[in-house]
Amino acid sequence: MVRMARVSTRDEILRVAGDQFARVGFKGTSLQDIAVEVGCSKAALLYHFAGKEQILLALVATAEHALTGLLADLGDLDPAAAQALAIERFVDLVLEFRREAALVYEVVPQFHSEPAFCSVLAQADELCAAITARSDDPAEIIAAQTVLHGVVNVAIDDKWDAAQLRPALLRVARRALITPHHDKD
Amino acid sequence: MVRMARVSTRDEILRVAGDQFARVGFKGTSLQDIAVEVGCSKAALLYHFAGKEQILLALVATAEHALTGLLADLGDLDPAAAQALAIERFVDLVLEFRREAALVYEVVPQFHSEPAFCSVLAQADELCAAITARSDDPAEIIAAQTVLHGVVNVAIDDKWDAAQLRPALLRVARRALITPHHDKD
DNA sequence: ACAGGCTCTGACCGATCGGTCAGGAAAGTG
DNA sequence: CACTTTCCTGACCGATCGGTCAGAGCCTGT
Repeated sequence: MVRMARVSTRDEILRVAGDQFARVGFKGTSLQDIAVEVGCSKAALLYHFAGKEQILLALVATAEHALTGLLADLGDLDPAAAQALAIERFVDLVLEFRREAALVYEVVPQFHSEPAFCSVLAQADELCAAITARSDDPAEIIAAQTVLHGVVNVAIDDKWDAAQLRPALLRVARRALITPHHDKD
Repeated sequence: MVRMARVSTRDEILRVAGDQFARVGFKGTSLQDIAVEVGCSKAALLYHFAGKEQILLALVATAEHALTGLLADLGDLDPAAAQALAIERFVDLVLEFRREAALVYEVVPQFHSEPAFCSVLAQADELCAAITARSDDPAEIIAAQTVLHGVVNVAIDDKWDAAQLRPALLRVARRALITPHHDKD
């Protein structure tokens, strides 16, 4: 197995494609667009990946792997503790994988129940359950979905850096989701 | 001036196109897709609208008109009162124009500073300023953007009806955005 | 009956889409 | 040196894209 000297073209393709997919969507991004920004030919893309969809698959797999780790760390904590940890870890995950996280919440759902994405969507549901502290109250679920979508959308654009985003997102998520000590209002 | 007996094809085109644009994006929706769901030919679409982009323009204009009315009603209220009213009116606006609102926040920004969309984007900024109670704290602005994006994204899918959504969205928005009486934590 | 304006269709256009293919430059291995 | 493998290119393909156009139904006013 040979070694590559410079940054591999493959990684560069993933970086550029992740950016474009998150900003203008999967169908809104052409292989030509990606190739131009990477600085290679369209055929080079299809040498490294079996197809446009495989590029998306690889990006989503990155997010899925991080998400799997997050859920594993929640372990068997009680719902309240798991909720608090899930919120913090989710914000950190989104800040580390801004584009990939956006893909999970904004473009993957457009592939209605494609088998390749069932796994990550199931884990996204599991995360939603964790940050609602296992509530089955529709209002809590709606609140959680609002925060999840809001956080990934805000993290897409580079207007703010992670240092500003982290405390702000943590505050808004906690205020929106963590119910004061009694469980009914 | 002739009268149409049935629901006009034009309105049906707007309904279907709004739904598709919000679900799979502008580029992700083809005129053929819209025509099939409307039940007419692709050429009929281009009889009623000068082009695909004009359909989007019409949908965005609906949202912009409602947004203009919202901002006008805030009038010269003091920031705190305007914030409270803006939150409630925004949620109602999104619930009335689910697709159109999603377009403003999810697809319009993809048309980077196209003149036709500058107006609605400026009003969206104005709304953001109102619901932060005119704060220039980045954390407040980030919180507001999170809620705005979250609310429109949750309202896109029809999993929940307006009766469930309204109280839940109002609660999450207020908890996330309205700061307790002292202005610093 | 006839003319004229709406509404809509099928056929068609150039451009661009995702993807294939034969082959060449470059680099390691014998 | 020759040989293989890796990485990449230009040319090309069929399908689909947004959009145009001539004309066909249909309704209304005269």
